[in-house]
Amino acid sequence: MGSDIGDIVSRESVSFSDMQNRTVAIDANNTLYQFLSIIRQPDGTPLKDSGGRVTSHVSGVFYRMINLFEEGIEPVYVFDGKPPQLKSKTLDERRKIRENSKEKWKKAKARGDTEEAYSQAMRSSKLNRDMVAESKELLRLMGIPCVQAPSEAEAQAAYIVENGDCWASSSQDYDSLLFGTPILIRNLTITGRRKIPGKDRYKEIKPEKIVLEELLNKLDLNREQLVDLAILVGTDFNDGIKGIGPKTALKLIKEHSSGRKVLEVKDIEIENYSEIREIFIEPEVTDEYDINPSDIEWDGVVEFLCEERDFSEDRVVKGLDRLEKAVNELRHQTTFDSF
DNA sequence: CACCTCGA
DNA sequence: TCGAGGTGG
Repeated sequence: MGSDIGDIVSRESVSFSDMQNRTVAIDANNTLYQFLSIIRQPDGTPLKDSGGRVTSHVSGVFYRMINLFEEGIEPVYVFDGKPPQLKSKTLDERRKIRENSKEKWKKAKARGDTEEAYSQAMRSSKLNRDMVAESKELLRLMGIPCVQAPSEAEAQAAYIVENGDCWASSSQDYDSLLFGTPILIRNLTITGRRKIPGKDRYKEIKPEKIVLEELLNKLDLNREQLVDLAILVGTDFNDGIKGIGPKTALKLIKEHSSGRKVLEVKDIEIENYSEIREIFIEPEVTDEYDINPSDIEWDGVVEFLCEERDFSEDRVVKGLDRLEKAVNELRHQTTFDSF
């Protein structure tokens, strides 16, 4: 997923108080996919309503949004548009992996290997159109603004942050930095624990912040050079060069000052090099976005979750109580501050 | 993922 | 009171 430059990106952990009263542009498809793959039964079966429709993503959106509001964070969801043509190979590969994992999941489940079943089920998850539409509907009912990107959501989110309309963008991938987001937040989760697959241990997951300018200063690169570096290592739009990881790529870029020069000296060719660079440096984005929250349709949320998706009314009402309190406090503070 | 329960 | 483990849909 995305480009593999994590090794050279210095992260600092960020507390929720640092994010209070701030707007965050969330990479919607990335987040929904995360929910879909993680919110499962121990054997890998996703949550489903009585009609057999998967509801893991819906559950994830509902609870995560309440928690963010309670932390004083205003979310904006940014959805992917049409993927660039150059991504089709990556998307094809992902589809093959999913199909393969689906088989492995069935087999593991059949022989009672729960651990393996869960991990294969995660890999086999596919976010489909209906799931995206359902999530948008719930977000709309919860008053959360949704932005439709013309192409890559991370590019649009970066643009929104650059324009000063959001404080930071949030995604698990580092690509947002290549698209130029001034601030990237990773692991925007509350319960900071994730099971290590195959082991009986848990890993602490904490939100982390990456400031693009600080990163570039530290690496002593400009943004174009960072993009060049990522392309050498590999992105969603090209395979990396064998034997070149982020550290070697960093050294090479510094030595030769540009990716093109590195390719020239090393006599390597990367197909569609200019086009890939352009995707990151001049991404396709739109100015037609609205990040203003709308009124929460309380009854609509209950109807959507309880009547249509079999959520327990108890839980939903409890959640909405928390949401109401959190939103009142957040909006009250905002009004207070503006005087 | 986040919530809830139950046992130490 | 806390945290591991089960459940939600």
